[in-house]
Amino acid sequence: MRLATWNINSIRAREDRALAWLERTQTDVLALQETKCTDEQFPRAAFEAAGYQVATCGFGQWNGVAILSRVGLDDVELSFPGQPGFGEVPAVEARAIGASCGGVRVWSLYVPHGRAIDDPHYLYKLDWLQSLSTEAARWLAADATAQVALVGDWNVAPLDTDVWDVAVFEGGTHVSAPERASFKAFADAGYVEVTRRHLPDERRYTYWDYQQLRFPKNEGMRIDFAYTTPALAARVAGVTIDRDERKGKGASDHVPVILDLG
DNA sequence: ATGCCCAGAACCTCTGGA
Repeated sequence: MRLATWNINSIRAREDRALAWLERTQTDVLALQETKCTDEQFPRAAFEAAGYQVATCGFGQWNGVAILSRVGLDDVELSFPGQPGFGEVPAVEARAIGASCGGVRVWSLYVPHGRAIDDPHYLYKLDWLQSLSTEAARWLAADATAQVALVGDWNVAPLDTDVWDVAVFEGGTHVSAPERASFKAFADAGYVEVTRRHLPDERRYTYWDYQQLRFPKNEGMRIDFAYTTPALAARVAGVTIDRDERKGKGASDHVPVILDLG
């Protein structure tokens, strides 16, 4: 089974690109982030015509996550239990969707950006990650053989080498110690980040800013990851970061990350 | 060429992204 995650940066702007990519890569399950549309606006018919079941979670123009599957799509959850909200009257955002696809519990995750260290969104980001790792630990404690994949845009660069120039990010989000600790908590809970296990090389990025020739100069960030339970990690035969998908007009600023499961 | 921000909403300039 081929399982992939992709921050698409608007599914409506990239519908054709996504359909062509699914056809080319023969991906069975695709977790999407930043669909940037409501459930009603999601172009679901086109993906259904291509043979995929579609589950979406979109509340407006911001965020938005979805799962496409041609190997079954059951027991959809539109947030994880205990998912924090943002605001004075906390509102849960469209940042997590879970579904069972081909025997795997897939979570498509769009971790809050954080904006700046002194911004309320930063504490929200830490709370969000800590709540998710606590919940994920429970899933594994309840079933040591669980097949769970937590995939998406984590908005954390765990290593200094995960950004093209760490000096540029000094004092900002994505590289701070609390963010990195919140990311590592998933490993402490027993999950395995399988993309780095299979692709340990430096300068192997998943995101490049649209500005300042970042992609041609390979000045990017590695912020899209896949934490899996040990039972699922053992099935991962290979990982691909589809760098070519960043090329050309109309690309997302993130590329797909593919897991091939045996 | 891998090429010098993009998307959405609103209404032209703003917010958010990272």
